[in-house]
Amino acid sequence: MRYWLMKSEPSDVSIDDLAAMPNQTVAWYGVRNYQARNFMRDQMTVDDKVLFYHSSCEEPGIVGLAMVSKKAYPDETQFDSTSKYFEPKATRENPRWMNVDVKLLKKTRLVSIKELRSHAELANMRILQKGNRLSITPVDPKEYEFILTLL
DNA sequence: GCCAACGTTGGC
DNA sequence: GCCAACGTTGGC
Repeated sequence: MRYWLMKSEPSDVSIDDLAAMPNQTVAWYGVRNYQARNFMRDQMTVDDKVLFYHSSCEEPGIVGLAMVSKKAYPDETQFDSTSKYFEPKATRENPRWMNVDVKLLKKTRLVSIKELRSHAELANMRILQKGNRLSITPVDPKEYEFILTLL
């Protein structure tokens, strides 16, 4: 089992939006970065644990625990010409973008990026490194366990 | 709104 | 295949 941090802009899908979804599950659509796609396609398996992170907002940080509930399959938005995620080069036979399904396990208190930075145990987290922009990053099991103790 | 960092695009 | 230009991300 692996551990991940997945960023979502709360103006798009917030932790409360996720909590309100049927089965508290969302398709992680809209990833248009190859590295992040490859993590989903090649490495994520059902039951992987996910730190749900709010980005590009007033209080960025971890706001919940979730899990991968369905392995990667073609991202439907790439076929939708009215979507901002439309990908003209993608076909049903040869899809370019994939997504997994993510299911909420537990809404948590906000553990802000500032708080994350304050812990030496988390100093190597990808999310805290300068210039990090990847929306999906692997999390070390030890880091994940440590974060659980903060909640 | 700024801007550093980084990914993508496309001409050559 | 190089690399300059451009676009995006995301914390501040």
